[in-house]
Amino acid sequence: MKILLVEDDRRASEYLAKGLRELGHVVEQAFDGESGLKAAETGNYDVLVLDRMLPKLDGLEIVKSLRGAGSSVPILILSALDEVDERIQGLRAGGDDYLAKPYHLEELAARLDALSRRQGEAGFVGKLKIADLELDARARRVTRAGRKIELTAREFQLLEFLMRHTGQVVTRTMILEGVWDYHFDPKTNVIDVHISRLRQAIDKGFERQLLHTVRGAGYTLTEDP
Amino acid sequence: MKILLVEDDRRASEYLAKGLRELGHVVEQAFDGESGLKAAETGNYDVLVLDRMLPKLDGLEIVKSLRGAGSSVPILILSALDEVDERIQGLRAGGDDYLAKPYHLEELAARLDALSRRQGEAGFVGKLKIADLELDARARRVTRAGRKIELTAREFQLLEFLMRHTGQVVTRTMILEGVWDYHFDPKTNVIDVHISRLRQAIDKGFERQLLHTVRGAGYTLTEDP
DNA sequence: CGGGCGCCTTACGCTCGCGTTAAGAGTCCT
DNA sequence: AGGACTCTTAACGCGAGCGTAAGGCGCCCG
Repeated sequence: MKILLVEDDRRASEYLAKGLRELGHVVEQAFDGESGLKAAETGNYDVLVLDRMLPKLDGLEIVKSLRGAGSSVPILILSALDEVDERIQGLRAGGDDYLAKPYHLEELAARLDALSRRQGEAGFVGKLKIADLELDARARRVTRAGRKIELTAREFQLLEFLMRHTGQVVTRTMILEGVWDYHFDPKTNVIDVHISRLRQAIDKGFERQLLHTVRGAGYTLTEDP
Repeated sequence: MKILLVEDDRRASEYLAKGLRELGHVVEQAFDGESGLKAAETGNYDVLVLDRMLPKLDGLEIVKSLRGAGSSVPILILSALDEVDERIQGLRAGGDDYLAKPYHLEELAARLDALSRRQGEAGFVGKLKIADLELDARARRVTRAGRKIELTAREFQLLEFLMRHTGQVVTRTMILEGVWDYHFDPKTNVIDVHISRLRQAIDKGFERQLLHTVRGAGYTLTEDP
């Protein structure tokens, strides 16, 4: 899941970002309201996490601005206060959920999952399946035809990304952004290499190949030949 | 965790109750507002789940009545509507959280855990088991294959935390929060050291290893190799 | 039919994450 | 107050895994 985190407290931000990355998410950070809003408008995130109090532009202002512009991206607001009025303000402004500090990362993660799911189709699903290939995000477990497959962290991220786009063609640029969080061309063949490794892991020795190359475009995960 | 579920739709109630029981909770049911309020006043529940619209006595009325009487039991309100105003009314009345139908059982359970955790110690299961490793939280006792294992306080906490997340991958950040109650990165390898010691204690000398490292992510306790 | 471009694979070096050991700091018990 | 036990920090070594590069194959187009 691609998350934008807007939090001015550097330490808190780093800590959260690290925790969310450990859980397999791609996290981008902004440290004040202005750049946060800008990022939210341009990058396409699955969910936003906003601190309530921010320099330059308050968290609630960001929400209002985005909602005013017609964005429906799920937003979770963080705050030091757990007052009912605070929560109400957050909701009124257009936030989808509200979490008071101090909270546990586990709870934050659960709420983010829930929020993205609520949006409908593109939401977070813990278990993914295509043909006889299954992936369990929480357990970080992949099996094919019931047999366990060992994957490295990158391979896992890559496969998860592909599975979340089953049937579509996924371009290299999409992969770079969604898996590596690169916003430039690395001018190397990183992706090819990892795709190759992933193929060895999930398709080798099976009749039906799932990971296909779309020449000139990218890759796709599908059961049709 | 002992839960009171007040929901007039019989089918929905049974479904929820079953789901929550499968998750190890004790669930009692009421099917209208009056009996719900009565039950809430007398039985001592860890958390209440109230439907918004109820015959005889509305969900919000129950909340107000309980809060008026000084009760601080966590309350989650269910509703068919996801309007901001609805949520706000729920919060104003004294509800702690609000969930719109349709929701996933997973999300409901997560919120209940979060609510009860906020209150303090609850949702407590005393005995945990994985393969031939057993832990009794109350007795602070751990055995493997029937033989007693001596653990220090930290080691015990750590193991308990891992066992409460059996099958999932537990990240370092989660461990720091759940075991050390640190909400920052200590920049040392405390966790590694304690994991190492815990391994010596529970896995050394056994064929089947239970505590596994998930590189780049964290650790997991599982019986599969 | 030949050349070029795009993709696949293999190989290799380097980084950094992890495990272990050991020593110092802190705490509790007697 | 002293000693034993536990927790934490630090140092070090190993190896997995990541990314770069390079060679080869095949597809597409001229």
